[in-house]
Amino acid sequence: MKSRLILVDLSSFIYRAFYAIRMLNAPDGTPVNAVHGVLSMFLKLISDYRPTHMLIAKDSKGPSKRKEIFPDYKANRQETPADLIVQFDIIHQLVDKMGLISFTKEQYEADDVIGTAAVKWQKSFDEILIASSDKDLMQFVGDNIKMIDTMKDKIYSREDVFEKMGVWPEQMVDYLAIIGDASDNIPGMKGIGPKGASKLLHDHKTLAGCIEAKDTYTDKRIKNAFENHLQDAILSKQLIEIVTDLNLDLDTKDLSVQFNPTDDLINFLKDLGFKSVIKKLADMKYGEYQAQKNNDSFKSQIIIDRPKIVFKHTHLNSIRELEQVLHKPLISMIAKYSNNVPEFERMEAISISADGNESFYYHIADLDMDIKKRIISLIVQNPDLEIVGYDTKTHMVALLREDLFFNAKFYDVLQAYYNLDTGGAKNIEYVIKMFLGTDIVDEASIVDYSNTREFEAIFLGERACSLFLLKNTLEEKLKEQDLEKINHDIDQPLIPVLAKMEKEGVLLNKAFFVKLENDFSIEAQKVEEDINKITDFPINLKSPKQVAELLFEKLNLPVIKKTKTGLSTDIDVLQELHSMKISEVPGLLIKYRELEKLLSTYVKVLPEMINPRTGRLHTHFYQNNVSTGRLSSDKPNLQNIPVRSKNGKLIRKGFIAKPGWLLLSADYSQIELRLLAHFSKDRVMVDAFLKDLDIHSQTASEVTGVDLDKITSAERSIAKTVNFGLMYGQSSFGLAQTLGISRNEAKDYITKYFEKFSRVKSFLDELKEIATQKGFSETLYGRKRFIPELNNQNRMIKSMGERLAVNSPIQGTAADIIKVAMINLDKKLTVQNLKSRMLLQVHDELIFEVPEDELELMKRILKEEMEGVVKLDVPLKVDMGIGVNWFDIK
DNA sequence: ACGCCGGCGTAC
DNA sequence: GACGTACGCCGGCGTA
Repeated sequence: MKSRLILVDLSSFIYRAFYAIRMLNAPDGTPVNAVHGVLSMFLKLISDYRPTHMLIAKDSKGPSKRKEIFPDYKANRQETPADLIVQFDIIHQLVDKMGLISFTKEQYEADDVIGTAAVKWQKSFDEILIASSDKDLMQFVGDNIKMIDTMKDKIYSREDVFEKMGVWPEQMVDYLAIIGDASDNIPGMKGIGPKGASKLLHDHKTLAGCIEAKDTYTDKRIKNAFENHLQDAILSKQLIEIVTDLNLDLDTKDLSVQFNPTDDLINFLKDLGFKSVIKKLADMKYGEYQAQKNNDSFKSQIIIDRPKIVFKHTHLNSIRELEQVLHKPLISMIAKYSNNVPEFERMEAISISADGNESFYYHIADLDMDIKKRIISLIVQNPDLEIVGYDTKTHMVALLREDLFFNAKFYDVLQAYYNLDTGGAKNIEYVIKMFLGTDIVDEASIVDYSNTREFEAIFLGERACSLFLLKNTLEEKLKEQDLEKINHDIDQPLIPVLAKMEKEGVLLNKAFFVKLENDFSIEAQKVEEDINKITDFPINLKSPKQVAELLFEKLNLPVIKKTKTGLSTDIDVLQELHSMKISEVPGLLIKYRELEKLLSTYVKVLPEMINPRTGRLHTHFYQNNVSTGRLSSDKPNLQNIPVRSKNGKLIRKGFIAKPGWLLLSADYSQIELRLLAHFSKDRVMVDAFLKDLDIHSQTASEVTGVDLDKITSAERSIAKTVNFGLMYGQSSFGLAQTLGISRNEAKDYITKYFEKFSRVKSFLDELKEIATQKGFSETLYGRKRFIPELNNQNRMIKSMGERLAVNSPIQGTAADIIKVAMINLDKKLTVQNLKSRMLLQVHDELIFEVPEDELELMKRILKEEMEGVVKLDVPLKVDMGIGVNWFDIK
């Protein structure tokens, strides 16, 4: 058994509890919300982190040493609320009655006690956890010392500290000395914030190093800070430094934890009115007892009574027991990861059901890695087994990262539910409630005090059982609505394809991003200075509010349009103001906005998101977020990497293929317009695509009556705007807006357009009509989107519904088509045992990483598979490009 | 200190 | 009011 000491900062617990929890009163009216909160946090600590030893550190009551050095120390603290003051003593009693050891040192604070204990006993324990919200204590984090945030259920290792704070634990004191601490009234260096401080410490390691380098600073604010506020930093550092050599007068033996609710404690809690906690404590005793009693008997069962369904929960304790459960052809499974981070190492427990009535809980957190792998492989690698799960893709990715392939058949309930209602809520509790009518224990209770293993077995077990039952229920509903094909043939099979793409990731050229950041920053700074020269007072150019003040109050430029809350400063406004040539500022702002956008959204952040383990950037693809059936991507979103502006497109140079490989991109040319042609069967449009003409030029020629070869690029551009606007249900007003023409001109154009493309008009009208009748729109493959807006009385909402009815089938069908292509391509790569990998999908484009010797083959396969997905009245056309990076793809 | 919302901007 | 589908950054503000 590993020894684990938890050091608790009691003041930190008390304040957090007081502010986090709504007011509660004991039967006699005494406020007890903080008492309840602190108790919950203790119980959670004990049950979740299983400490062998604990020490509760308290602040001393009298004035601290720090106050002697700096009279203003904590001077800005608001007076402690009276409702809290009365709880202090009760909490101290609670600590004693729980049998926990507390410690106070005259003139010192809890931090110092914790610091001393951590240093003194670092070698005496396998692990030390510091439970506090005080960032100062992060300085002690190291190999076997970690911080825990009980509210967020998060453990901070060295790396986590760096990730959160931007500095390493050993730099924490210097960091805080520079930025100060508003809550303790520690001044820090005026003019330097968290960003500046972490950069300085990154460059110069320590505060002393920063001071030594102070003559080299170019940034005005930093230079100024080091000239005028250096003393503040030195004073701050004195206040922040934690004393680590107090005489503790304690023996580690005294700190051992054997938490067992005594009658004395129970009575004490009764007086406070904590009925539910008492019940939980009793359960906790019962759970421990059951777990002990049934350690290897395979038959610990707690039956809990809930509406409609009675679930039974059984503990598994060996692989042999697991194997017995796996004899069935169909099971459901749910897994829990620590802190809900889906990484295999963090997989703590699983629960399985093979009949929807009984679940089998297996706690695997403490097992050796290879045993854990054996257990999971036994389940997910059995091709004869079908596993019903929720968010299967996430688990697949976690497993793939350990080279564990999910060879079992699967059925994802989340996906099935999404196909029933593409706009619906997505949490499992809701789905269960809606389709089974069952209330299950919710997430909130598990982060509460009752987090014992027994509780977890119930928590997961209910979900496992429900999932099992949901498969049938959802299948019935899907069948009723003719949705089983889209679910079964497209969306379910796409899940492992997306998992592989996520696992694969994409390679970035880090050095390129560093250079680009430098270039863009210098440029942005120049522009900012130019603006400052004109305005001669500094404003925050990133604040639309301040920009509006500058433009419309200080510079008195004309207001172009308004937003809900004020005056708009968006790109249209700036361009309009710029074209008036009254002031240089709007033009400069346009430049500044572009550069800042690129820096803050892409250039600065993408390299930071590279996974250190794989050296690549792994996005997440979602198949359940978009009501039309499209995919979405986040953390980072790789579906909106700039391509339109010159500067923006440069970012694509940073996305590269690994040495000896190439990026191969294949995109559907004009897929949505082709679908419009196919659906509407409009002769003119269909012919244009059959002849593979430039559709926008052709449109312009038809509408204006000018010969195709005489169409100017301006005319083509107008036609292009109209073509696109059409598919979004754009009105003449909107078209006028985007084209910057009068509403009548826009109206004229649309009228002529529909004269030429008459079937398009009747098709679009038909879409609205049918959707209004049915209440939903439908794609070529039968994917549905419910559009309740269509029957809304409000004219505005109704027309919104009509636009959705026009857009969803087109956008959705395009999404269906590329999904089918992805599934078929993935199959082909596997069957032909190719090394090429699918990396990204950007709605109408697929990007592969391809070794040179597979290039020609891959090009053939891509074209064939993508164009061959479906036979329409117009051909699907795929354009391809190759490059060593995403920019060069031509 | 943190979360939410509005404004803005990127993609298809 | 007026163009569909997303995600993400920043500032500002309210709440804790």
